[in-house]
Amino acid sequence: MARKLGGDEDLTGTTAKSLNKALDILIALGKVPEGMNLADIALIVKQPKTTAHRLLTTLEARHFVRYEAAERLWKIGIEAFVVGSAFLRNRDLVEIARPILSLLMADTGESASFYIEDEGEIVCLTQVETRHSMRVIARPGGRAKIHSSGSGKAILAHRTPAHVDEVIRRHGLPAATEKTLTTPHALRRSLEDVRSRGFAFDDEENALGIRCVAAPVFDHSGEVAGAISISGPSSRVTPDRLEQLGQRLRAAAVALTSAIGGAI
Amino acid sequence: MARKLGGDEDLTGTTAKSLNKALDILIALGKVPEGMNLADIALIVKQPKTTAHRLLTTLEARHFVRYEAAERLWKIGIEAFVVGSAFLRNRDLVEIARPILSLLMADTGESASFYIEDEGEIVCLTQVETRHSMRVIARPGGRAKIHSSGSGKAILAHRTPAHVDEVIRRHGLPAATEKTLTTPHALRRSLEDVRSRGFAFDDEENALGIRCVAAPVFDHSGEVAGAISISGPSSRVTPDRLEQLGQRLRAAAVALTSAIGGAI
DNA sequence: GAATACTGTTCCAATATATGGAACGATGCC
DNA sequence: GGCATCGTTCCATATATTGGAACAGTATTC
Repeated sequence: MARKLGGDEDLTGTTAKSLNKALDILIALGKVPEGMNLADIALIVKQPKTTAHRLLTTLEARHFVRYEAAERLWKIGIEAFVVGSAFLRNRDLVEIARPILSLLMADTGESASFYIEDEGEIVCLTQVETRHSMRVIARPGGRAKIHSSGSGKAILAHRTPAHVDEVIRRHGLPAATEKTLTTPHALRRSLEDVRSRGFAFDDEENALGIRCVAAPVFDHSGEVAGAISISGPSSRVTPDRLEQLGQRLRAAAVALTSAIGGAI
Repeated sequence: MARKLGGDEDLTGTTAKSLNKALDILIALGKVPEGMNLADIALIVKQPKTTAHRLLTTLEARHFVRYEAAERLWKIGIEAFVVGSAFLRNRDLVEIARPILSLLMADTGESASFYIEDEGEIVCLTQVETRHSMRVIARPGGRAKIHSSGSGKAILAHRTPAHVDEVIRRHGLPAATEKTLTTPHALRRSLEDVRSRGFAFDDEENALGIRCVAAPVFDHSGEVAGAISISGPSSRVTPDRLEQLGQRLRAAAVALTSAIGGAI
């Protein structure tokens, strides 16, 4: 369930152990926005109640977490938000991507998003929502599986085979729906399709009723920087629109690649 | 320059000291999105290079910071972004506020933002930008002074006098422009205006050439939850539009108050 | 309304852990 | 080629973290 902690960090013996425990707590709270009580937190981070409590009160004094006394729940605090948003500010990818996503949304009618890869998963940086009442939403900061998402496959298609193997080894190919590609062979075939077509297609592999078309974005060195995608209900994202949507996404991805000084 | 750290936390002797140093580092990096080198970080958090380095490598192993070897700069990492965005997800204020801000932007033509108070300052939660090429931008997660901003004054006007005193004591009334209210008396008079008019007006008090109109939003207990505002160039936000803009902001603030289950 | 089962919180001695000066190696600059 | 500046490693010292146990509140149950 919880992503295995301490999977591959280089324990040279010079890591700050208590800090790691505090980071465990922050990550755990980040996954449960509704908040958790002390006992649950202590359980998840595998620390005695006392230790978890001391770290929490310290984090609270600095507003990285806040304690909602009425609910008796610990939640992520405002300073974590303030600090974390510096990540986007730095790489002004988001600022550059949003106008392109807006056009893409206007042309296709579906929510358009920008994802980057992190640790074998993808993280949503920003999204422009459709005006349709039936819409697919992806919150900035949200994580998704790389093998069962359009953006994930668009990115993976331009990584080395060794990288793909590593992602499979670390995360497996868990089935999200009956259509999820759950074998390395099926995934690799799909990635070849992505390369030959120039865009990726997620046919209800992540959620039934939702289809997604995506294309990769490259950085200055020609490496994949991320992917942009549109997602919508299968009733609107139909197979006969696929080629047209795919080409529209390729164009948008090329525009974004060029806007961030990237090269294909 | 840097906000005084360790200003008023309750040092009961049970705080995790090394964690505090790591948080100092994160906050420092959050304020300088371009990144900093090791020596500068060590200087700012007042720690030996070695200590700063050990904390940084630990934070890096967990992706809370990342080290850009080419530039030799330490920057905020993606996990800080992922964790921090849980703050918004929890209080779904943003989701509720954005459609209201969009309408407000469409009606007034100026960028509309939603702010909440934190530690005597205000923090931007979200903004809907105008389509004008000349626009005022405020990034989510960005902080601003409470006494020289429209939203800040809208919030402050509905706090207790003791709270206002406390904010003045902690942060002073630094002048951002020649029009900034720099005396407690002038600020209190302005807050009375806010209360009698129902909206706040920032007449180039934060930046020359920029005016801002704001109105307070309340939570279920009738406490101020935050404020919404529009900001634009003084050439467009003119005195003769003030009353009309103010009433439009009041209406939007009432709508948001009601949408979050608040009471006035 | 008393008993029970939860919460979060404090205490403190033992020891594992963070500390940081000094020395090192790598890189860019003059 | 020498100098300055960057990040990195080492290791004895002592300091800060640790966590079991006991406590104190507050819902829930009987």
